[in-house]
Amino acid sequence: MVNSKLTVGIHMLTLLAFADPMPLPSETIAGSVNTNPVVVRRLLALLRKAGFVDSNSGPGGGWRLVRRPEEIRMSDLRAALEENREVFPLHNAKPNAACPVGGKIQGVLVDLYDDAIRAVDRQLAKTTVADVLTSILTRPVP
Amino acid sequence: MVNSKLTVGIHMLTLLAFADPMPLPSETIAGSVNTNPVVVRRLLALLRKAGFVDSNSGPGGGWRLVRRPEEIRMSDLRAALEENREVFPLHNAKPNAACPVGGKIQGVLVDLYDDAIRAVDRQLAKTTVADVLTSILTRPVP
DNA sequence: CGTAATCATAACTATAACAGTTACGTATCG
DNA sequence: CGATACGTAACTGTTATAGTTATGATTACG
Repeated sequence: MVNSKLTVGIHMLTLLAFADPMPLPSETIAGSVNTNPVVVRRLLALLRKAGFVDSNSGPGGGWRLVRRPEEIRMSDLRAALEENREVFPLHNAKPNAACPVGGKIQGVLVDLYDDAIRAVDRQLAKTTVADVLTSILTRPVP
Repeated sequence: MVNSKLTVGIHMLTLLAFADPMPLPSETIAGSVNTNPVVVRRLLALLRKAGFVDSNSGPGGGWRLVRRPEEIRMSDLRAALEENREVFPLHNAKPNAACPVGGKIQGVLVDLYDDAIRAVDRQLAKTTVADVLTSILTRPVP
């Protein structure tokens, strides 16, 4: 059980695109994802901060997309949901600066990891929420 | 403090390449990484299983590379160290199969994530332990 | 042989991120 | 007003990783 945020984020936005323009309450979304409404609200709050969704209180309220599904790329979601978490974390404790390797390794790793993350995001940017929804709607029942 | 395995793995193998052909005890490696010798041995045991290093007991023993640094790619290390861990995990609980989205999303995500991981590995495969060591040795002191 | 260096590994504790849950307050519709 | 829904704090549960301690097995070498 670790870090299914991207999975749940994609799931939720795909569901909202499917329901669009009807708003969905977090209870309904949680029913599809199979989790707790509070978890849904927490994650959607991050996606609202990133400008993908909005919410309304009261009867008939709930969550809806505020950007077109074709404009929401998977790389955007990754960035919005990972927040402060590093994809490839460095050392927990600063390595030994007196060691020829320990003293410089982090600088090298930062460059290496930057390139790797750019590669992921280039790939993820090729798919949008609209693409995911289309895949689902055209996919044969298994 | 989460999953610095790849960082530590790269650090250790670079150090072994630097010291090559002299074997280094886990105590020494731990001193450079700034962690505990047992942590070092645990990770190096994974890399031994993957065929990158070997170890010897007794005085003058320790760890050494058994493959040329030019032949050890960062993507190999990622694969050897992540083991069973998923880079992009799916849902914790199976999503609602009765929902049009919930019933098919995982199939779509598996494809999406496969492509993303391949993209990371393609990028990481461009760098070897030898490259990292060269970067360190030629890098100006900060 | 004995001793010191070194690995192998089990067992335990500690930490942090994430997930799940409960609870209560606020907003809004009708 | 009452029902529906969000907002969020606070707490608990779970897991992966990291760190630590301890014990046993190897091995080099005098």
